[in-house]
Amino acid sequence: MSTADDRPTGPRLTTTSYAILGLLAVRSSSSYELTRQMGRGLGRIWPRAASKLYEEPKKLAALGLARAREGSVGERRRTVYSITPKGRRTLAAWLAEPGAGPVLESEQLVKLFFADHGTTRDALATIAAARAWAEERNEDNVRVGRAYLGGEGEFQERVATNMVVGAFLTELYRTVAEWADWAEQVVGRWPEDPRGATLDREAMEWVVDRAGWSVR
Amino acid sequence: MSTADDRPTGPRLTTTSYAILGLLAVRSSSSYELTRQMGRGLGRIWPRAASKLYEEPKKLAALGLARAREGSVGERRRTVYSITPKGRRTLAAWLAEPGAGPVLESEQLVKLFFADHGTTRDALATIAAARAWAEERNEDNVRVGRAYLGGEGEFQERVATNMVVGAFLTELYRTVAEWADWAEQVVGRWPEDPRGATLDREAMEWVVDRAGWSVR
DNA sequence: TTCTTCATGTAATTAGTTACATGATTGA
DNA sequence: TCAATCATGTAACTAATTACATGAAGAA
Repeated sequence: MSTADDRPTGPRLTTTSYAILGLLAVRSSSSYELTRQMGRGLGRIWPRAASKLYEEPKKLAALGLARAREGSVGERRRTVYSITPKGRRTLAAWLAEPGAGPVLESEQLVKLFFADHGTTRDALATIAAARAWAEERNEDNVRVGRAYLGGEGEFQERVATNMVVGAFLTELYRTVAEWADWAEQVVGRWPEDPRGATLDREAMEWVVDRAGWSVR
Repeated sequence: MSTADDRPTGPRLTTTSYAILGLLAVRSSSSYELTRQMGRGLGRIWPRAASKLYEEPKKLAALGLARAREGSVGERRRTVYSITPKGRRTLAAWLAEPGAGPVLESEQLVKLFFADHGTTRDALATIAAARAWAEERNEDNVRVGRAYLGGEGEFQERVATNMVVGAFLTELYRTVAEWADWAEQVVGRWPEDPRGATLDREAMEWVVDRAGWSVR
């Protein structure tokens, strides 16, 4: 009856589908438990609204990649999803494919991009907000890292993989903070009206020079 | 008749709306010209499909923030959009507001997050892809930077602002590349089956230590 | 025992993408 | 003169968000 083919025929799987499949591969969960996992880890690299985590597992179940066990808490329904063997194979196949590069969206950078249509004060405030963001995120990250080091992380068996991603975030936050410090210096030398800002040639050369790392 | 209030009453403006409003503040453009601008700059920090750039300016025009001039090229219609004074005020007001922190989405990092459900080879390939991505993006960035330095950039009057954003991207690409080099070392020491990977305590301490920059 | 937070979900809406269609321009 | 690429736009679709509703559990 089956063609022994693990490629799903129904609705196409998105990265979000695979992300949730991955969470289920770690442990069976209700949608609410998935939102917790999103909060402490995955959400930093693949942020999604909670409602997605109620909708998406249904799709996985419909495709035979997960199984839904209906239960209840008092009068309420409660559904726990588990990955199936087919789901594990599908996840493994996906992991072997290339994967798209990072996508960055930054409203703050958009504001800085158009800073010459506002005031220098606005730009400095935006830069300060970016630095504060980096510091806040980093502290979270450190908390989780220290917990793992102390043997208190929730999934000790996953610490090796978690560390690789954690290291990336650490470096990202540090980079944002260091850039913000630099940008504060540069923009701090602008006149009140940014349209009067002249090219800081030295800073520009420094940037182009730093960027030279990959160019032969 | 008017309440002399610049807050728009119709459809809410999104960051994408303001991004396009900003582009129009720099110069009047057709939708196609907007796609070019997206390609060389803004798209790196606020990526959007071309079709958005045909749809969104209509909304701006409906709100009185932009004006649409209908023209033609041969038989075809061609619409050029310009910002209005009200549009400039609205843009300036937006620039004075805080702005959301960066949002990162990385399919590659998601794959690494679940690397223990695939092979070590898969993980190394993903890391290599991330490095290649950083290198490629950086070369683009350098090209643009050098052009500005040589006085060839298209909007010399905007070089001061562009540089602040360009510097961020430079540092981001460099960070990705350096992280990839580090990750390659760490994952290279894993056994074939990543589930057998034990915590590289030294690497973990290094990460936590690096992350210590903002913690007192 | 009442208030708040945790937990479980659905419905309505929207922002965004992919796919398509076709005329204009350039250059081999 | 024909093919490729540039340029201009619409239509269909979907992934994702926001808003809403409400029961359960714990705390004051």
